[in-house]
Amino acid sequence: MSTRKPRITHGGRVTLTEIAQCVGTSAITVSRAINEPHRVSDELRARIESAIATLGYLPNRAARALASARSDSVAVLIPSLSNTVFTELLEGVRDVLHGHGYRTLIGDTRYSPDEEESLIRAYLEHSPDGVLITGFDQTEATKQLLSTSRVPVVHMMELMDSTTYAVGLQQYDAGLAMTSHLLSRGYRRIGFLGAQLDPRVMQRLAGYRAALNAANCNYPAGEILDATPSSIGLGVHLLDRLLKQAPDCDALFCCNDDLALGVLFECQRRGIRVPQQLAVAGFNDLAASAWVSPTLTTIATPRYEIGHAAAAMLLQLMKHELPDPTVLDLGFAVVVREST
Amino acid sequence: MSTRKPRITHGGRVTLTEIAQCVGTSAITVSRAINEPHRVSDELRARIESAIATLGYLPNRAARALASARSDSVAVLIPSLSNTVFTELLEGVRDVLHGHGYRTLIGDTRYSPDEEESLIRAYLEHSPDGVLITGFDQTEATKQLLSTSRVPVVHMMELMDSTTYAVGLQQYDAGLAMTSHLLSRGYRRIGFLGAQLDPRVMQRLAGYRAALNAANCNYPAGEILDATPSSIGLGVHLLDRLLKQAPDCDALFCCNDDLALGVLFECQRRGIRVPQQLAVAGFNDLAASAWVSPTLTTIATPRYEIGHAAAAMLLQLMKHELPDPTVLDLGFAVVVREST
DNA sequence: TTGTAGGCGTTATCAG
DNA sequence: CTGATAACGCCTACAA
Repeated sequence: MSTRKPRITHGGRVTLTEIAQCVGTSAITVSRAINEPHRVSDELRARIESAIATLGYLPNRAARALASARSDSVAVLIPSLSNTVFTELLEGVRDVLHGHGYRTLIGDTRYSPDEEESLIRAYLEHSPDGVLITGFDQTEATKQLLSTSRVPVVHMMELMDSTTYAVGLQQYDAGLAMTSHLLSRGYRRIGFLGAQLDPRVMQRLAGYRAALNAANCNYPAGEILDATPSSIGLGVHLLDRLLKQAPDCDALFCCNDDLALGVLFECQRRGIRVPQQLAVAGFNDLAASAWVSPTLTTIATPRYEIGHAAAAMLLQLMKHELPDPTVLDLGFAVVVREST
Repeated sequence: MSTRKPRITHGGRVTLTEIAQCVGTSAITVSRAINEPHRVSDELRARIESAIATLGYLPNRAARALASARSDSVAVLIPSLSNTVFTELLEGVRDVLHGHGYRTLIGDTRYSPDEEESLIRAYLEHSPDGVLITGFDQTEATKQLLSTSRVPVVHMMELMDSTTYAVGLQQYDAGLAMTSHLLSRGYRRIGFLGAQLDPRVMQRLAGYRAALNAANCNYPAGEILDATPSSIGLGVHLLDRLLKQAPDCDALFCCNDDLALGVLFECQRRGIRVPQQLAVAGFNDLAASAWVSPTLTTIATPRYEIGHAAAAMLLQLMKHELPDPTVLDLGFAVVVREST
């Protein structure tokens, strides 16, 4: 005969069964009162709810996930937490998903596909109902993991062919548009400052090159590329490199506003007049860009909206509906200000 | 007799039992090979690991959490994701906890104790092994939830008496120190710009008032308080209000660098010379502050280190060790630059 | 070093 | 509308 004492592992937490005993009903009925209130009589439901409140019952998500094979959670992977571009993305995601009862498992990859793979592996153990991921530069193993798990996945920020779900903008087009703007202003020796060198930066660079090429204004000396993470301080440093390498440069397209702000601050320090001596353009339209002196010409990107729409698309996929369109281009805007 | 067909809910995922069958051993041995490799013979472990790799097994966290009553996850609550002060905190937390096998459940409260309560409730359902939370302005219900659940909790950013665990700095002292710096520079009509008005801002304000009072320099006309979330644009706006309300103000202590940057930009636009006509000081030492012209005098706060140390303290508590000290003051530094 | 038995808290299934 | 039963995948306890 068994003399084992039952394990008590739930840390003293009240369980469904205890609520049931307290009310004089069964666990499954309490479960229904919580998840499908309309299927339980008003009288019983009222007593259950009061017991839940007085006993301080909290559902156990692990048990629920195990029994139902749904976790009500979505994994969201972004390259960096310390870049407001991506935290705004997260806010759009959160505003949609929280309203539908999902939790977000946030992971930042530090711009590393290997780190991303490790995070995906870790988060798949939680059986997320969906995955939101930034860009398309996943490792083969990551792609394999995602497809094997059959989790619906929506990519953010960039766009690809219609074999994947994505919400974003054409980074290449945006790079091209900004360069065209500078050309239309009459600048001809247009440099490019690139940091981090993630895929989106490289696409902007390609757009920049294409625009210059089409205008017969190739200017290779004006390209400064540095894989270091972007920052204002790096912008200061790269401007120094540029001025040595291409002193006749008359306009500078920075791959993002952080670099551009650093450039503006350093120009001010060195007494370089912007835009008269050097025009400066950025990318992303961060909060500071509209207020700095001179105000910064940049590309406005709809980060919040991208997160919002990507979450909405994922919501459809999780309901086994087919989103239409499957690839959503939310565009960008060239915001012309004083610096060009 | 029962003719029920077994449920297949795991989404086709390989299970521990299937690995065991494949290798010709039992599930528990496979479990050991994963969690306590040294307790399984080399030969068997090798075969198990190879089976895991070829079958692409991923542990089911829900099942593990349910059976072991540990979730290997820590809930981390911050007021805002779009404020780099808190994302740097998160990076410190992450660097410690990930190395110890914990996942972080990140939640942003939007500076609302009610939202915080709702997040705590939601995250407690996941049975986190620990909680990191910002500040001490929790609702009574939040405190109740946390104490009932017996989860170890470490507070970040602020300090309190030794009845709670905390890592942070004395916000009051920092506000006082900056104001003393301005007084020592000879400024006598020192204003204060406050936004958001969260507890930390109010503590800085109290320090500011105490310093002025001690120097017989009370200057109520110079206080502008606005509960709107902080931003550069708000700094621009509040400077306008200040100049109307207290035109003789000679120095301005902004509750954070965002406001201060807005003030600097607007001063530049209006041709107000800083610091000759108006000295400007901020708080937090954000990335831009060292590069803007003039460079910004501010209080440097060790966010990353706070996150790091708070996570380390929580780690101890989760191991049922008593941290020493239980309240860790990581201090601050007055960073004097050109703007004062 | 390996295995057996049973339970963790919840929900799906089927029955009343 | 309510309930009995089993199952989800894994781990603790105990045994061999």
